[in-house]
Amino acid sequence: MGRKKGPKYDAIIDAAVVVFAQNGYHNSKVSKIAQEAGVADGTIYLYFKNKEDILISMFEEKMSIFVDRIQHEISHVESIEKKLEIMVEMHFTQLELDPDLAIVTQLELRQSNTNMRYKVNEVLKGYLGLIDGLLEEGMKQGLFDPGLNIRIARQIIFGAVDEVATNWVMKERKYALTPLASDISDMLIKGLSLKSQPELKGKG
Amino acid sequence: MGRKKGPKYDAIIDAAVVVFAQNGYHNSKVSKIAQEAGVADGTIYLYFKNKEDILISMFEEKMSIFVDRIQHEISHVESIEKKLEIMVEMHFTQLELDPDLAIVTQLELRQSNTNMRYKVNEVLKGYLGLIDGLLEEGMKQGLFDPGLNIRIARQIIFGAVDEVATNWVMKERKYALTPLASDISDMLIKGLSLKSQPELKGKG
Amino acid sequence: MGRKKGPKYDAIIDAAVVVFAQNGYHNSKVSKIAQEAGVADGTIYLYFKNKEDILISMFEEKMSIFVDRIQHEISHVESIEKKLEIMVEMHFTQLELDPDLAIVTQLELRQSNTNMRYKVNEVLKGYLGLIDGLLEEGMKQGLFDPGLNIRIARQIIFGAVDEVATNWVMKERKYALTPLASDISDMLIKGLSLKSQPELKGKG
Amino acid sequence: MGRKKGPKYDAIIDAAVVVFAQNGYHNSKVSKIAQEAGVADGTIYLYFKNKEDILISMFEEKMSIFVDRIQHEISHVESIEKKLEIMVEMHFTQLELDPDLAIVTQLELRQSNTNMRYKVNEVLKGYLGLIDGLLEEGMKQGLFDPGLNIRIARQIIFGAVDEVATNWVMKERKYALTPLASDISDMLIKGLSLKSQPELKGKG
DNA sequence: TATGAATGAGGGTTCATTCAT
DNA sequence: TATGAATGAACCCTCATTCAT
Repeated sequence: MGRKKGPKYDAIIDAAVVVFAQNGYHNSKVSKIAQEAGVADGTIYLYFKNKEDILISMFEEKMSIFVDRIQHEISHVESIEKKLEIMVEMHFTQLELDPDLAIVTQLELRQSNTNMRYKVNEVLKGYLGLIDGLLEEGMKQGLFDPGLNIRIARQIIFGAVDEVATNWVMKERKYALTPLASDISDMLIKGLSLKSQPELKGKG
Repeated sequence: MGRKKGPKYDAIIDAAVVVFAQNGYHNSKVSKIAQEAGVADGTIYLYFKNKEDILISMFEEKMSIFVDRIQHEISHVESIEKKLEIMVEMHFTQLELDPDLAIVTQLELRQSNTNMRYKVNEVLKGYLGLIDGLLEEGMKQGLFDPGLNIRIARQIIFGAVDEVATNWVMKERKYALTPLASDISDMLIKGLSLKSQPELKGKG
Repeated sequence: MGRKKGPKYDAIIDAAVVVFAQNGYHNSKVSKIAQEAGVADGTIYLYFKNKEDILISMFEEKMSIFVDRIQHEISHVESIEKKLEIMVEMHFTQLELDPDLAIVTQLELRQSNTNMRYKVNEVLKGYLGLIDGLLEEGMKQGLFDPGLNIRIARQIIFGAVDEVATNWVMKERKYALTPLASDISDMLIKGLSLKSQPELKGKG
Repeated sequence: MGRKKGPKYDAIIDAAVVVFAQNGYHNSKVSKIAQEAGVADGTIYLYFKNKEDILISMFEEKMSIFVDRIQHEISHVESIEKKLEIMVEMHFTQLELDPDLAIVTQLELRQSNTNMRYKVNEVLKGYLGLIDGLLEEGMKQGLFDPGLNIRIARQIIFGAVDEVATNWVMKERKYALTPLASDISDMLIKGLSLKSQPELKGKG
């Protein structure tokens, strides 16, 4: 972490996660983030262009770790099915381990203006690339339908996983999220597959 | 439409769709909506509690039509697979027919504060109820996996469809959305199904 | 009452007393007065020029009764001392009998703009004329200091009585006001009197 | 002055006196005060909670000086009569020396809402305490009636002086105010005194 | 780098008043 | 007279950002 420099950069990012999660993006004052980070208001602007940039940067920082971890975990795995399952599992686990980040990612991040949505997508590319890799490999292996529209399939996978995560946050994380992963990846695999796979079940 | 009263209510709603789509929720001034609707600023507040209420009400108005239309269309259809396909198709078609509404629904609506997200979900219940109905019927008919977690399945369906729609809006509607419906519903059906369905493919 | 016309005029005046007393002048909406009076908002403007005019008219209406009653009571009395005592007593009694009017008179009336203060003084002239009459008569009778500056003396009397009344209202009318009248009028009479003051320096 | 901090605090207070005097409280825009003080609008809110707080703070600042000066002057004086005379004189002189403050004190301050009236009274306590001190001392010395109700007597004194001052402001300060002080204090002393009043019928 | 006092643009909302009916 | 829906001017305050130190 800390692509740019100094411990203050990280402190501000971490403070922003907490403050955004607590108050939402629009209700979070920059001065509150500064306070939480233990720096002066003006210092924020030595590290970030503006308030939006804090959100973007935070997302970039956290997302790159997020993606790196997933990539690392699935790199050891052979089967496509298992790779997808672990991907979803890791996605959920990481959200469960950082509730503040989960709130920001699933809810607050979408409160920024439309223009920012595009930047968020930019950041998401690393993650979406992972999915694309899975799909291509699956098609090559003859596991998935050769006629698969990768872009659409990727959107379906991401949309499904993201929606489940969002609902979990909106239900105030009252239930465990990670255990849902295998069911979801099973359904997705089935949906993408060429034919019948009798017994996909189980996180086994 | 016009649950409340008068042509001005509708005029304001319609103006809001246009203005929100153009500028985003946070950048839309109430006075601009008034201007677009051809009423005085103060008139807005005879029909709506505040700016947020315009957004919510707009969503309620439009969403109830949206759901009613889908419900009407699928009521004539027997097969579950076809029902889902038509649901997705209608979902997409309606967004394509009202690009401003599509922008607001897929992007701007999510910019409101967290608290509003909950209200949006309230409004979505009608739509989600349709999905649940489909799922229950499908399970009863032995088409879907009897172990299906309906809540999760519903989230996957909605998440997938919603994400595809959002991507289409963010790509500035450069391609046709409706034709994607059958592929998507096919995948979803396959994912939800109990076992092998040799030839699920499409309207083709 | 009802110098102008119709029962609605009176209804509006009476409603205004209640509403102004409850919320203060600036926090009282014209529509609330209309509601309380059982008329439409627009009807108010058939009887009153504007919101301020309601306050002024109310004060005129009520004040003329106020002054008439005092005048009537003191007309039967011979002694100047007694006249002043009864004047103060009546002043207090009438406020005690109409707590809403007391609040409006002592507090809310002063919340209007400066320009209105002048109009209020116009209305007060009837009352101040009574005081002047007392003073002139007292001087003629040799009771009061012949060097008395009537204007100042009148201000002292009115100021004293008014301040006691205002304090009583601000103390939320927790004590009886009328019993204070005789002490006050005694002091005032003493202060105005010719009699011995061993060594009153000053302009002598 | 400047209980809080910086020259801007004082500048804003002084600007407020001028602006409130010119336009009245309700017609004074905060931005006008900022302009007059030579600061940005937002700066006001670094020093004051809101518009009302400016008025209150202004009154507190000015009133404490006001009271301190009177206290200082009368501390050198022996006789009660003289003390009261000087108190009234100082009261008037200070108003004459700061006409803008006089307008605000006598007229605009009373335009605020009822709730604020209570705060104003809080601020006035210093001044009223001076009067109480005088009264107690006068009673101890046997100069004033031992049966004096101090609270009422204080209200009479303050009410009389205040009313004379208010009239002077409303008459646009066309005449000299200070010269009236000795007559007024004479009357008040006489009114409060023990001495003979042949036949003052009490409430008894 | 770091500070934090100062800036000033920006807009949702109220409500007295009007006027077509 | 009476209505009450419609008007639209008016303004306090917030807070992201700057900049002198």
